[in-house]
Amino acid sequence: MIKPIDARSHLSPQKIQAITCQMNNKKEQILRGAEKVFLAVGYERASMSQIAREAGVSKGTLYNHFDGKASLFSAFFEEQTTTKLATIDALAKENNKSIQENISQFVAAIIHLMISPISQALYRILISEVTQFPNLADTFWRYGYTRTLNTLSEWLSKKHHNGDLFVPDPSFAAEQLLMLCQARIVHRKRFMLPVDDSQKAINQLISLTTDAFMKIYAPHP
Amino acid sequence: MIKPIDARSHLSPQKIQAITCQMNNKKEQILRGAEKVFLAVGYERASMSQIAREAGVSKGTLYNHFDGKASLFSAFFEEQTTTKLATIDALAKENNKSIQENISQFVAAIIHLMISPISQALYRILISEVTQFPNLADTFWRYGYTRTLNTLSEWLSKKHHNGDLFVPDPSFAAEQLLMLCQARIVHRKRFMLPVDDSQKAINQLISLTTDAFMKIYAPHP
Amino acid sequence: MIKPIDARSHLSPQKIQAITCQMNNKKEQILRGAEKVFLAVGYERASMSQIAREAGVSKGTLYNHFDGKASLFSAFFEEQTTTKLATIDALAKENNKSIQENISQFVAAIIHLMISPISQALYRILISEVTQFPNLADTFWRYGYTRTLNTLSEWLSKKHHNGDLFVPDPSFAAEQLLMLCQARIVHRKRFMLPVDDSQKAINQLISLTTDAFMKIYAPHP
Amino acid sequence: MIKPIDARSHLSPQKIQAITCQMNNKKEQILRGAEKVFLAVGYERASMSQIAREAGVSKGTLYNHFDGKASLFSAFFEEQTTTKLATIDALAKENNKSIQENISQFVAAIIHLMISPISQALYRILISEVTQFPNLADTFWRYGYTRTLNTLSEWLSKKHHNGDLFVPDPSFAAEQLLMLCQARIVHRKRFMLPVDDSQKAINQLISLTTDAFMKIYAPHP
DNA sequence: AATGAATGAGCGTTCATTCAT
DNA sequence: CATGAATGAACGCTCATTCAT
Repeated sequence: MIKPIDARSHLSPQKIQAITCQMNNKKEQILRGAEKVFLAVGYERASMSQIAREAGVSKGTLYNHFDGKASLFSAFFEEQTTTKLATIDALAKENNKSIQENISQFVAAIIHLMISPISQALYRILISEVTQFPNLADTFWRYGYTRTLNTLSEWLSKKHHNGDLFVPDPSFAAEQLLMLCQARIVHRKRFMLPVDDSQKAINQLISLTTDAFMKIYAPHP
Repeated sequence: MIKPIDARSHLSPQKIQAITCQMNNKKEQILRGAEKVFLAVGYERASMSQIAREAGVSKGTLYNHFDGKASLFSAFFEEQTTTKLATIDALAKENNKSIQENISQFVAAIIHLMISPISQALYRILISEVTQFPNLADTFWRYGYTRTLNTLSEWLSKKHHNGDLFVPDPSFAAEQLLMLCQARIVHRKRFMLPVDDSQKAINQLISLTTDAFMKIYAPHP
Repeated sequence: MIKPIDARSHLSPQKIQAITCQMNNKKEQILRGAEKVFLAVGYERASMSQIAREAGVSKGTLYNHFDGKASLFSAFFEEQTTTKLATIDALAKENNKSIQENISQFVAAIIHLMISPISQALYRILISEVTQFPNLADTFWRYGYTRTLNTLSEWLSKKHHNGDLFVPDPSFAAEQLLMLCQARIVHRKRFMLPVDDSQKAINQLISLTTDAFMKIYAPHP
Repeated sequence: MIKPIDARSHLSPQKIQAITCQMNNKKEQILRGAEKVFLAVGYERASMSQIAREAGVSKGTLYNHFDGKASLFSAFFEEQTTTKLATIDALAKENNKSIQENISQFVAAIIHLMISPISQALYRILISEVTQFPNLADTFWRYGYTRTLNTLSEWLSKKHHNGDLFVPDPSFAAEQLLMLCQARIVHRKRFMLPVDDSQKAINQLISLTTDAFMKIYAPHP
């Protein structure tokens, strides 16, 4: 909702801009700095000075907008998780592809998401800090996994009910598929082990993973 | 050469213990302190003072035995990885159980290992620090995964060749099974999410996981 | 622009002082602390804590203003060298004194400078640390020696050209005079040996040194 | 003088060896380590561990032979000063060279001594530490300067009395000559400034210095 | 006498946080 | 609200010295 113009008459130009931009400008700047630094070195190794520097604001300003390092970190993590972990919509729209093709597409999307630097970095940060910031996991799970799992499990449920697949526990099946997608490449990348992530290798993995899943949940003959 | 027992009569208890333990006592003490602290708070949050305190030695002593924090950490991690990550030998000895039963036992062992606090802590530490200590991954992979994967993939290979299973790529299949084992419980525990880890829930998971794997690799009818 | 006096009425004393002193107040404070400590105990024995204490600031503040101990030391040394090693201007202005009297005045000035506690301390620090801070020597030489040597060697050159003295190599002659000035008193003071530095003893030394120099560079008869 | 053999009868074998070797062997070893380290980095930067390592003995042994770091340093400095600062004997033996030639030889010897690394290092150490170890100066002065100055001033005295030179204050004259020798090369080397120390440059310096001294103390015509 | 592990005070430095302006 | 200087606790680490063996 837009306030009537005269109501703003006492606002400074900055304020007006902030309202216009749908977000406090300085806060935005700070989050950009936090992003650069936290993603690069994690929570503990990040320093508020460095974040301030990267954000182009003073250190004091950080504390005007956030309660402290922990608070800024939480805000950063929530923002990243909600905006960078794209929902997989490969199954979203009705299409006339085969079951196999749909799953293959979904698997491809998951693998590509999970080997993306941003996903890897967020996973790493989450695992590192979840003992100190238990709420991170909720955020990540809610935005990172649940949305994808829900989409998938609803789709599986539908296929179960119309007999294309036999999936008595669609939400567990969805989770299994997510796990299968991490074999070989995603898993090794998390450990920073050298791994062949050429498109060819990925395609083969997609195929093997899809086949495996199909074998588990193919309808009874 | 072993000295006759009476020849030791003049030795202090420490000396005797040292001989008995076959390991430098203080080093051992330090590693116990490091264990307590690193497992609890990870590398960055651990302080050498705290480790010294927990170990019951002075700070200086830490540096007499290790080159520095990084070095102590590496030693700690290697020790933990090699001694705490038990190899799964559920398949090791020939037995007259069915394929299904063997896999089920293996899955049970894997799940129990992976939800153990020590495995969880080591996984967390590894993921946190692998960017700073790339060699951790090698250690962890070599002692944590490869041994188990090898055991499993050799067993699968054998079953493939005698026709009990159809596993054209046993080492990938092994990895898939490990991934499947992490669905539901292991995965959620890593995120410190509340999860039903009752024996009943675990048993159900074991069963579902074994079934899924069997479906993938059952021999062609 | 100078603000009218009443416009400052709201300024804190510090601000006023800062404006008055034309120099960053805390930096100045720190340098005063560094001065006290470095001059007293040299570089290695000085501790940043002690300097902070003497300066009346916190240890952290030291690092806001200087990059570290070495950096603070360099700043201290440069400041001391440039401000405390007075140029000798005994020969600067044309006067109607005799050659002998001019040299005598110069010798007196040099000796007094070189036995001053500050010169002695800076010399000591320089000799101690020149292996670790090679640039100190440049600073000291440029501000401590070259200016004086140049003044003197130009004056000698002039006297050579108008026949009052015979000084074929004025800059070497200047250096010789500086060396001669260090006999007996300066030299012994550097070694902290007891030495008669009464005005009478100094006057005698001045006279002997002047005579010696005159004998070397008196014009050919 | 050698003590009669029976006087030693109560001495331990080590003691006898010490007397025989003219010095306790371990003490000797330690002093060799101290020499390496102190000459290289001075007192403050030297560590007892490093000295022990260089000496090939344990750290504890250092404390069995010396009261502590300061004590070892004093012993080191005294040994160095007494054994490494060669007395200049260029004038020692009666010869049939001219006055000028004798002085020139002496000047050459002094310059070579003073630019030797060992002299430079000892001078540097002395100047650095004389405020903390006032007794160093005595040692250095007694062994480093006095012997040389005495030799020279006695020779000058003799030349004065037989009319070859006019040196009313031979010991001051001797000191002046030592000072003159430091112009240009020695002085700059102490400051670690780049300087031409080729034989040619040194020879020229010797000649200029000798000439200067001769002019000061040539007998009245 | 020789050892070397153990000590702990002290070092230089970093950094989250505060606060006067 | 923005600033950035100031703070001081805590860090990893060094080292002269001690002492049980």
